[in-house]
Amino acid sequence: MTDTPPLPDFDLYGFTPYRLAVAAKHTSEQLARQYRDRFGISIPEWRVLVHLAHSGNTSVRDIEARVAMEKYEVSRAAKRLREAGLIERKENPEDRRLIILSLTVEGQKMMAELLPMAKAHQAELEKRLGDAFKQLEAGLEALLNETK
Amino acid sequence: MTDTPPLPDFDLYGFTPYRLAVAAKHTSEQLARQYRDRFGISIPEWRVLVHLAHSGNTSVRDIEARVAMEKYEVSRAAKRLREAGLIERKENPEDRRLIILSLTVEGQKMMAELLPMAKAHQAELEKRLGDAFKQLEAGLEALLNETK
DNA sequence: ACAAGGTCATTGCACCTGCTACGAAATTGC
DNA sequence: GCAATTTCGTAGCAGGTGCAATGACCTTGT
Repeated sequence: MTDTPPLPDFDLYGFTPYRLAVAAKHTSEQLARQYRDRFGISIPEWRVLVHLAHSGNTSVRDIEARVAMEKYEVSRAAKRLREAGLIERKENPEDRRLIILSLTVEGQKMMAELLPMAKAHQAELEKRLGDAFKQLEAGLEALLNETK
Repeated sequence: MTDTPPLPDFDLYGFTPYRLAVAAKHTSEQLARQYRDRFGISIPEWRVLVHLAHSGNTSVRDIEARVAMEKYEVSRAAKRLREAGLIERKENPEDRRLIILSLTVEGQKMMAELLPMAKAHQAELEKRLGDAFKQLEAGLEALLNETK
């Protein structure tokens, strides 16, 4: 004899934040494992590297603002990457609070291998999803532009 | 005189796994903070609770299979929830490897408050995004059904 | 009936994260 | 010119996470 107060009916599978989290995990998992096994790189580190490959020298603050990471995440990812010899830092002489991060030659070599993997992954995703990909992107576009 | 080997051009903002991760974080952040501040509940814990509210008594294994969590995540979330008095466990007499998790009365009360918050959040998201929401969901549907 | 193998849940370990506080440097306001 | 405030990056701490190993239990095959 259990008295069950009537709970609202709520299905996790229909909850958009949950669906997005699963989709994010699902799409990044396979590739993330590749960089991890092959290069020993985590996702935060990868984001920093991609930003540096794309935008050249930048500060922690700059990356933070443009790569959806917190300041301390960038700082720690950068530390690990420095220890691995993939990036280097110098002081900015115009504002000595800022640091300038950039890829080392070794980092550039690694990115030359890594970026094509990411491009291939993206291309495969687009191909597999077909029209649904366009819809997904339209939806994401609206969502990402929204509260910003 | 810097010699820069030509790296492939790759923009993180156009990378679907990244976009999904940002979107997931963005849509869950506000609500997650609410449960955290108000009830002291993390996202893994919330998922377990929602599953129990929806599906009644279940085992760790069952949750694992249906809620996109690893077994150890469920186990640890359940441990914390038990310590907080929100769920309880008994042995399954038919198979003593399995445990049966269920909400306590206190857990049910909390969910009676928490679930409407989630429903409201979902409704607001749908409203804010309008047509883009439908597109997003169509895309997610294809993606989530895909490799499964 | 019992050994071999499989399933279920938990835990130890090392690492990662989130938060907050901090020191150094620049900017603002008087 | 100099205190008060703000900005930038880092680090301590507590707690969370991922992985592999473990122990308890069930199932299968002989």
